[in-house]
Amino acid sequence: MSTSAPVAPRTEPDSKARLRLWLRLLRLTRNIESGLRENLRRDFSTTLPRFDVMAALSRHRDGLKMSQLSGVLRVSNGNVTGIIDRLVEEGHVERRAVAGDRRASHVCLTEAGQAEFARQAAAHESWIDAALADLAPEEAQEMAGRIAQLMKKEG
Amino acid sequence: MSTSAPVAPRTEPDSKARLRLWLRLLRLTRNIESGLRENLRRDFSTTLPRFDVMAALSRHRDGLKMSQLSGVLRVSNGNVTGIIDRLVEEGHVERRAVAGDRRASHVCLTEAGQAEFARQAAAHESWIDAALADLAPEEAQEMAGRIAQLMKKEG
DNA sequence: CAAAAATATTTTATGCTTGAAATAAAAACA
DNA sequence: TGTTTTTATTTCAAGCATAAAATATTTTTG
Repeated sequence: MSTSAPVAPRTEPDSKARLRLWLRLLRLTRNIESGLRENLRRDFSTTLPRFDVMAALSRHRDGLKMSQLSGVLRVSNGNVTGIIDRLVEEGHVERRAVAGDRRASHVCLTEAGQAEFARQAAAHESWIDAALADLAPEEAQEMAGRIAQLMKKEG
Repeated sequence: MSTSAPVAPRTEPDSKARLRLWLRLLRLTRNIESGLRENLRRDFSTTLPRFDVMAALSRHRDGLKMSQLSGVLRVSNGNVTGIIDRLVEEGHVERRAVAGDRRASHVCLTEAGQAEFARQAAAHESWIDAALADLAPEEAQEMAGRIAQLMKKEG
């Protein structure tokens, strides 16, 4: 049937531009992440997942339930269990019973954990600042806004 | 790096803007990645790391040495070994001897692997297109360009 | 040429991650 | 009330990821 000639020179589909952006986004975040892992290991003998958990807990001083924590971090339940186990061993985190619900527990930073995290967070912020130094603050703010807008639509 | 005199009294606000951008970037890519993982599993019984490896190999039809592959993907050597082992078991990839060097081998997609990857890549492109649908192609292109520029400076 | 250094890859130990199944406690309900 | 359903968490099996050590081969060098 329709073997008619292509009239206009083929333009690139929109999906290609989005795909290219995705690949760059992925590469950028992976590069930065691998730098962070290395720095965390070298300077604090810790890992990015443990740092992420402590960061979440530091924003919730009264503690979080395991399920809330995995929700905030967008990772699986079983995953958080293992990380918390190790943080408890290190003395950075403690599990507290929840009154009236023997299934759940609140997970909180200990005093030592808070102090340790404060040090880590300061270093982390400066590493990120260095990694994105070529971005003017206004530009960073603008991009952050655009991304937030994007994510609002999805979930 | 820059050991010149501290010009501004305080760069705190700048680092905060960059930090916020970083956190959003991380959240965006993790959200999209977790969608991709789910889709790859559901529709192709495969994983993101395996898809990434096949994508790299499809861009290098003559094959890559293991060390080149881990270099391209920015992951450790040992990591790639395991993923290639599984892809070989599945019949999607084969190892070929390198003439004149018995240490190395070239890793290539098989015929079956090429065909399978073509299907996966088409689906992948449409998933990304959907995930970033709110971004106009021009905007996507602009962001991609900005990110490429950023990464050029670092490495 | 033989010893030493460099290169390519695999193995090992440990930890992160997932989805699914298991356990246990609380809430709903018949 | 006793039974079902839902909720909170852990356990499990498999795969992914790293750094470091091991193995094997090639290249350099004395």
